[in-house]
Amino acid sequence: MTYKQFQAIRGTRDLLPPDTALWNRVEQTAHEVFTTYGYGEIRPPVIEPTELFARAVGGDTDIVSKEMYSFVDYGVARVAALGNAITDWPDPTNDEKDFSAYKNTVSAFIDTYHRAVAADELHPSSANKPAIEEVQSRFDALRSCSLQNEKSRELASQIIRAIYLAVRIAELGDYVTLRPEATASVCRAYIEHNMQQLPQPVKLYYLGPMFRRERPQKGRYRQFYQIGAEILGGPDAPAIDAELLEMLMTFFAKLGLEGTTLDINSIGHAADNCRRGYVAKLREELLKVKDKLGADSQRRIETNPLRVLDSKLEHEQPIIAALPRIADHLCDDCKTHYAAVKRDLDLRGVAYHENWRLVRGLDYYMRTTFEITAMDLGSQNAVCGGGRYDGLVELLGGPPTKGIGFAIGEDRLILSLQESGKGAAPQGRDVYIAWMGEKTYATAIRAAKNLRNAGFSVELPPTEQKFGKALERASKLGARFALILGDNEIQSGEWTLKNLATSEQQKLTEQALLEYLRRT
RNA sequence: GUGGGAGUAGCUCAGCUGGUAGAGCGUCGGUCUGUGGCACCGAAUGUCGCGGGUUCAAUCCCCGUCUCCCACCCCA
Repeated sequence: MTYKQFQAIRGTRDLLPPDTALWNRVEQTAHEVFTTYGYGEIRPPVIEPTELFARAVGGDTDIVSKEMYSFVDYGVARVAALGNAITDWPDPTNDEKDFSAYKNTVSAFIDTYHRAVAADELHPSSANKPAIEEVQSRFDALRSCSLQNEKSRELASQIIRAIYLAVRIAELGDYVTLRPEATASVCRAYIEHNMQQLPQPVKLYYLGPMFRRERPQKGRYRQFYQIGAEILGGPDAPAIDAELLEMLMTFFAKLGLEGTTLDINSIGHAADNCRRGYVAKLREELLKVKDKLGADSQRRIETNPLRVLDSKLEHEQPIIAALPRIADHLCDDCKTHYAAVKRDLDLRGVAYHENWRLVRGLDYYMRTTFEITAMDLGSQNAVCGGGRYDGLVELLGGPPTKGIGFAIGEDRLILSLQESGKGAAPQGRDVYIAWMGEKTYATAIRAAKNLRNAGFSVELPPTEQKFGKALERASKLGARFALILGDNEIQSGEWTLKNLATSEQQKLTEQALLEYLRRT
């Protein structure tokens, strides 16, 4: 026994049976429903260049630095680690031993840098190249210096400064990030594989783990799971928005998720006469009532006035209710689009709730935005969010491309299904083979193999058990039938099958057994 | 990142403001060598989250730390 047990790192967890059966049901349903709408599955890597997410999400450094799992790639990390060791070195010129260790480390740093460049793991930039060259030249000078003189001390501090520049400021190396969401990856893949040459629009879905370095709470993990879909290319026809929403609601209905409501809104597009005009107007109105708002909302007046609408503070509600609404400021195109989406949803029989306060935090979202909430999820009650993002592919270096998509928080979806009693039952068995006696063992193996081949779930106990014990275990495991194999059965060739729910027993030949089980 | 609550057996929890640990459920075995669910009997499993302090003595009091939960922040 070790003293310290390993445990899953903060915000991550094991998904175990029987819960995993529910996860599989959810994912299987996604595959089925999305396929009927003509979507194909995409599986992008979970790791991407940090820059991809930084650009997609926007310049907000808070998100980039605080909430993403980012790190430097391997070969490069060694360069950076050596550099950090050097910059943290107290005073290398104090004693001979320390001084020579220091020189070795600097030498290793320069060496590792060049090796990383040669191996194409690291790219010399206009920022880090001169810094490295400076380190090199100071180091050459330092090598001929003796210990403990003014010159060596001066050179050492210059080296530290140069390395600091190289490592900390010039961002030595390639930065990678565990994906915090998949939309950016899907757009990257669309561009990288020239999917604009496929019949448009391209409809893709994905599912899998995402990572965010947030403080964990219920339904909110550092490794969490999303199921999402994106439609890229083609027109921005309202029918596309409506069909996407129809598919979503179908998916939730098939899962039996209760208390779902679909909130929709249109936030116009970025141009002057549409959202930009509205945001200016909103900010203007907010400034008039600034004193009555909480600190968070006051800050947002400057940073992101739209998010003030999200506020849940009780005393701000009447103020917010009186604010100008974006629906009254949409340009004609956006207004028409929004009306058409709603009309299309009516045609499809998709119930929705218009929520003029539903906004998205990011600039690239436009026009249709939506959110789906389920019952009883505490403050984190949204299970799905999404919207139209016609500018994103272009922002990432691709051709102008229309886009719309959503992401479902699978962890919360599962939680909600479990809380409304839609959780998975423990996995039972179809047949438990109660065998006794050396001679029956071979028959038991054959029976197990044949039943499994026929698709039944079979438990074959590894050691001989008394029949009483065997039946006890069979019922504990939730088996439907016990197949009793003893001397009598081997002799007569008629096996005993016991229905554990009704206690009824019957004799069946090997062939008849298969047929009987298939019928029930 | 901020604030609050909690961590005792596999699970749910009890444990008197200090005297080195308990129940129920579950697991395993027996009563029971060809018949399960019931009943009865028995057993195993705990560095009382971790580290330090106070004390003759700490699961209990104090400090730190980790993890979980709740709220905030944020929400791609």
